[in-house]
Amino acid sequence: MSEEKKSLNFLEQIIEEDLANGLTKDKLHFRFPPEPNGYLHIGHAASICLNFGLGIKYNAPVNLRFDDTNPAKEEQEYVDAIKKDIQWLGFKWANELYSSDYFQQLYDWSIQLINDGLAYVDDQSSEEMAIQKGTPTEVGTNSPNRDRSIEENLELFMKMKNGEFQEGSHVLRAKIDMEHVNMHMRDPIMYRILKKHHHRTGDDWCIYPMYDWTHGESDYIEQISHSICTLEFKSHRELYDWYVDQVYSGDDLRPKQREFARRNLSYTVMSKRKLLQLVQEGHVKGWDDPRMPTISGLRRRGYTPNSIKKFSEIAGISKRDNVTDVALLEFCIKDDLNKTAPRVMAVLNPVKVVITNYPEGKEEWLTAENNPEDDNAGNREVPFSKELYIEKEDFREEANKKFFRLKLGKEVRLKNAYIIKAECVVKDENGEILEIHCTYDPLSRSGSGTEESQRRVKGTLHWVSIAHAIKTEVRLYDRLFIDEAPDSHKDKDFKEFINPNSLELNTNAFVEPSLKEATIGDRFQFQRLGYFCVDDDNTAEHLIFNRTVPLNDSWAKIEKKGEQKKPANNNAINELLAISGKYLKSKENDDRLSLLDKMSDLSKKIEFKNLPELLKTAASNKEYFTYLVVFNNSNALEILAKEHANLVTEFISAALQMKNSYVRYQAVEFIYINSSVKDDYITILKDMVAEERNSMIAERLELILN
RNA sequence: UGUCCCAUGGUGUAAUUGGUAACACACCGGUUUUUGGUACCGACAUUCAAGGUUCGAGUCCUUGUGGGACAACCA
Repeated sequence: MSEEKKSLNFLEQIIEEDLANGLTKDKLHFRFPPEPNGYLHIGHAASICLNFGLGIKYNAPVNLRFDDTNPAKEEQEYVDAIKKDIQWLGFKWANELYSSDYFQQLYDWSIQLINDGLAYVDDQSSEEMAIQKGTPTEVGTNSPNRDRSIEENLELFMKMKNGEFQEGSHVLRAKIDMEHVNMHMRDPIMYRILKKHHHRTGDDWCIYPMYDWTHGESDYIEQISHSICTLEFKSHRELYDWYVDQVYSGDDLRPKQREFARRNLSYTVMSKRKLLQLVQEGHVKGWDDPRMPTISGLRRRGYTPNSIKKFSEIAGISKRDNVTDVALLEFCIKDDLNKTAPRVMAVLNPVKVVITNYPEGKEEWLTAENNPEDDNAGNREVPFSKELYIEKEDFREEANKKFFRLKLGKEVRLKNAYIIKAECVVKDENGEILEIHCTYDPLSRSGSGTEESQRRVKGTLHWVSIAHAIKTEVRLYDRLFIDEAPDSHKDKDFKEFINPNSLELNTNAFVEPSLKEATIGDRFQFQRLGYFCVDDDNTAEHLIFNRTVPLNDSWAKIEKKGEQKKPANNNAINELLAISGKYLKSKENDDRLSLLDKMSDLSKKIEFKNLPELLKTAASNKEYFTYLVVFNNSNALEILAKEHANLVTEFISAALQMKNSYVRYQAVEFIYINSSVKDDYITILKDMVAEERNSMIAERLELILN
């Protein structure tokens, strides 16, 4: 029994420290505080697994608290969906609570703050207040209403509450410090007037508390020991503390807020606003579209709760920006399903096989293993007959010896059945194959134990008996975006990167008859193809499967390699990207020079056919830098400029405006080398001259412009 | 131009708090296989830079560089 010591993440370390410093274990109390204005996604899963995981680890309660202070955006539909998702993940909350439960208490405390001279009513326009607020680099100025008398504030606030004012006309503000370096401390708004129906409090209130005023106080009311949120709230912490301090009694638990980095996934977007946009504009069919990174989307796609929890665990938490490779998520679901999903046979792109020496009208029920990874999974019977479907891709009239599948004159094994040999094909007038005529070896039946059945045949194919097969619909999903980080491009809309082929509808697939009784949510491995689950749209008459994830496919890799007879291109690009990564990190001049030399050599070896695509999706400094170096050291431009002039101009313009000075330098260098294009960028260049602080770049700019 | 946060292989995280830089994914190669799946074995590859403290620095200090957050009557 070796108990492995698992390292603590930084939040667990903070908790351990607090425990060591006298906080008792029974005081630990966590919460998950979603705003019911959208569906939960895989990023929220990180927070859910973190908070509920902490609850399990320390045997501490975890509250589910809906942060429902903005009736304009929040709806009961979302509350229900969120609860369903958390339950589905397998977590149990201690209490189901709502920030709106505390509206009265919050109101009472506001009165107290007014009485203490720490809050005032302001009736300026939001524009006026925004101006007075200053900027991150300039201090703000006091509101003319800042010094109203307590009595007047009380009276105005009462009128706000009683609905005597228009929406937007008055707010209650905390009186803190308009010159504070932290903008959140510059007399933040505590209450605004919103004459909206609230999903829980109805029309009881027409003033609603703001997030900051609500969150810390709610944590305090619930005696939350550790209030864990994402990094963008870091600068709110000072205000959180200030608010809590105004009401803290001094002898009970005072909550603390700590922040961690939100989790991003490659090839998708994670902001609720953007996900909502995808739904509303019809790019996907709904919040639970299997292509969405929402919990409900992943559930419909066939992901298991365990796979999502495992993913959260492996991905870990930290305080740095991150983009986790979606391949890790896919690994987690494949790993889970490999152990649990029953294997079945399904043919997605059927071609007919006729076994010429198999008796007409005969059928046999052959034994098939349900799951070789699970000893308790048992067996089932699958029907075999003279006419079968196999995958089109599994047959070639002729092929080299790397192709282990069916080809004319060669043998292959049908999984759980016989060894067959392809004899001839029947084609239509267009040369399309209609039937493959095969013979079978009657003594080779799988599991029969005969010498023939144990013959080593390189390939094994899946199949279905035409007479017994069930026609089904299969939905094949690919990533929703073609770019690794679709929303990281400053000047481009993330929707430009939507993958037009993210859904492939197949209505002509066939599955073995054991699947007749499959019901919504059931998961299977279609052997040699991937993991599939029964979609919500499924009916008894019309079977519908979603592909959760394909199996690893080393044959696809071999084929791909064969295609790239000249591998120079991709390899060179990848190598270039790697080198420029080092270049950007290195600050040693000699290193940089030698790296640049290497890049210059490599640039000459590149083929340019992929370059337009790469330019379009360039996001990082590394990518920009690489392609610029390629331009500056090869004849790529000449070739690209003919067909992709706009693309190049757009790319260079963006590069000129990048923050990274190495990127800017290469972009300027580009214009210096190709001086004829100077005029295309003249406005940008002039702007740069005024602001450029890097002397190397400034020098070059001067050379170009004079 | 201000304040704060962050920086470890291609990606995501570790490093018992100053003591041999490790794990997983991805990629590449191989073994096994009635799934070109799984399993197993192997290879590749990492501390942003400079200076300082120290017998010893990924870890502490200083400076620089790069990335991010902050100016909603959103959360």
